[in-house]
Amino acid sequence: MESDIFRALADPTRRSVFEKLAVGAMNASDLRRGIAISQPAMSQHLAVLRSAGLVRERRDGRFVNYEVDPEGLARIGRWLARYRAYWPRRIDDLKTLLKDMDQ
Amino acid sequence: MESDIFRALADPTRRSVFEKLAVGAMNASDLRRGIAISQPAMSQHLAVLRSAGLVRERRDGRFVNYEVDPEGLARIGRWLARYRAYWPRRIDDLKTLLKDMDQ
DNA sequence: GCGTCACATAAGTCTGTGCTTATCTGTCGC
DNA sequence: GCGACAGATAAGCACAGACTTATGTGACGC
Repeated sequence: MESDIFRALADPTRRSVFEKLAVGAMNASDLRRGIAISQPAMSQHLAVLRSAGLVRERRDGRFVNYEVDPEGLARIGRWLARYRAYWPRRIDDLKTLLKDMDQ
Repeated sequence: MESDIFRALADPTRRSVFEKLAVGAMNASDLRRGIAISQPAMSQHLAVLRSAGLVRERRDGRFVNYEVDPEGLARIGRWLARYRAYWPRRIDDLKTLLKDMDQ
């Protein structure tokens, strides 16, 4: 089910974390910089993103580097592709995206 | 914010309602057929989907026909397009990625 | 070994949300 | 008008989830 993915993305804090990770891999402490959020809260958010398949971790000593997991985005893309009949055709970005998903 | 869209899709009942509407427009009573759900619950789900921009209504006498709103899907598409860099271009690439994750 | 750092987990609290039953609004056939 | 129907709204309840503080786990420098 896609519940876990959509539920993970429903939280604005988690979306902003994901956005940061899309720029480049980071550890949990770096992700907290600039946001007023406790360490356990961040850890819990990352756990939700990870179990949704949107993010994956790469251990590095006592640090844990997080990065975007393309499979999570692919799952959303596959879900979206089911409703391609309703896509507005004039938006070029979406057309390109569709072409990628076809392959 | 995309919170309302993702939150709306996080519920499996609402996703199945949306899926039904993707096949064709229906009124609330038709949507209830085959699902064990009360009339107010369905009405509330439709309100959530509508305020998220995923569905729109077309009044027809005492019936209300619901249909997929393409703008909702477009919003998801635009969000997804921001992370195009992480999209696996081909299924083969996706397979390799998955294998890499296994180490 | 020992203290410190990076992060995860536990337990409790508070808010949000999905359900229920009951009731209201508006439209139809007669 | 009146009863029946389609649907929305109200109020209450139970559970999920996002946060907190406190503690646990494992890796590092000395």
